[in-house]
Amino acid sequence: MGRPRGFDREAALDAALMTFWEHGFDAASVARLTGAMGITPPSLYAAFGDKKALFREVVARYQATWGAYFGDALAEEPTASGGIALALHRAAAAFTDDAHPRGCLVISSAVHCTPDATDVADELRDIRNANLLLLEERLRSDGEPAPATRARYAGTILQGMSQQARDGATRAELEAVAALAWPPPVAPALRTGTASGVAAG
Amino acid sequence: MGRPRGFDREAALDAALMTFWEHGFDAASVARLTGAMGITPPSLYAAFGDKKALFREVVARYQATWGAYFGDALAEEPTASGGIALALHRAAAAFTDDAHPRGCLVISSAVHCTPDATDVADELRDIRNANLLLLEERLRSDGEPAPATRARYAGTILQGMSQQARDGATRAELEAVAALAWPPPVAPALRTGTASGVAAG
DNA sequence: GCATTTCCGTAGTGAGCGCTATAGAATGCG
DNA sequence: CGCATTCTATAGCGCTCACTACGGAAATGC
Repeated sequence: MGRPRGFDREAALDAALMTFWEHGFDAASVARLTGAMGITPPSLYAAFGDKKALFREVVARYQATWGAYFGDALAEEPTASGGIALALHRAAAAFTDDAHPRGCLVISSAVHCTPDATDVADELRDIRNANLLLLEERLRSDGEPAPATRARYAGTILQGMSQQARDGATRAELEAVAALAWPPPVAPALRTGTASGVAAG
Repeated sequence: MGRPRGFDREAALDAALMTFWEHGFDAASVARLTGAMGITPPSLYAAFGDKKALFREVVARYQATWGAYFGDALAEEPTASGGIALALHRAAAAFTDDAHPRGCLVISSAVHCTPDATDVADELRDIRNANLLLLEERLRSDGEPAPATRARYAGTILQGMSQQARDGATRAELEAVAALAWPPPVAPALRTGTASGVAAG
């Protein structure tokens, strides 16, 4: 009942996702967001609540779509170590995909923020640390040695690769880094979605 | 001639350094800076120019002081590989030192910024990429294989460790990551400033 | 047609941003 | 001393921030 919404909510959410991904939480002003979403501020606030709520919805959508490659890779491979190798390899491709901004939204979009937005930065940090714990448990259940250290090592690589991508590293360069950081136990040619002929050095 | 300055310029610069280090360029407002520096805005602008000029001076001071450990380690060790191992080990300690904010200022203080401050973010990225090139040349001159990939790999580790430190990782955890990432060719006990008994896992 | 409900564009809220005009205070020089 | 010079503090500049009051437009239910 009443006048229906005049824009596609999911499309607007995706536009907001790209804006937050590229500029981060603080630098993505409401004016920038509404410009990218093709709506006006009142429509944004009616549909999503406020800027923080929109960001939280964006993060959830990111985790369910663009950011799902890591968990998928872990689930596909029989061993945790192999899953991490595959995940880092896919991260190299994902972080440099021209279809969206570079790097990882969860890693880079809120490293610093203004005093009244510290909670969103804390939430992203909690997500990262929770993922670290999940990774550690997966390694431990596989009987791997030093699961906590190896989980944190994988997280370190991933976060470093994200910033490297933002600094201009190419997909091939990141794939070489991933291969050096976590050598795969199986032949790379057997992987899915692999770019052949990784240049090293 | 004239009234002398009523505050210590270097002390104020150090206070600004800590503020930028902790909050990043954007979130470190002039009000926050002047509060930490113990001066008023006109004094800041008379002594340092504007916010960007102050930040550039802070970055230079950081590189000459807190951020000098990496180049120092490279210069101390006879081989590039050994120097990187030592540098990463020292980074683990530096990034978690309670005497200052966590992580690396050059890495974390300007990953995102508002539209009229993109130049300072670009400058920091240029510094990072220049350091990467220096590292690559050092590896190449030492006859190491795949110097570009190994240099980028070291940079990836360093950037990842910086964010890990900001996410709450302890010094021991980061040292374990560093040891896993770049195993030292010499016994760790021979190093300087090393914490004994690194816990792995 | 009509009343009702919801959405949308204009315009503007108070607050904080980087930055500065202005006036007073503190020094060195004669 | 008076004077010139430089620093400091108050106060406020124009601007953008996240956010919203308001009136008109567009849809539904009767």
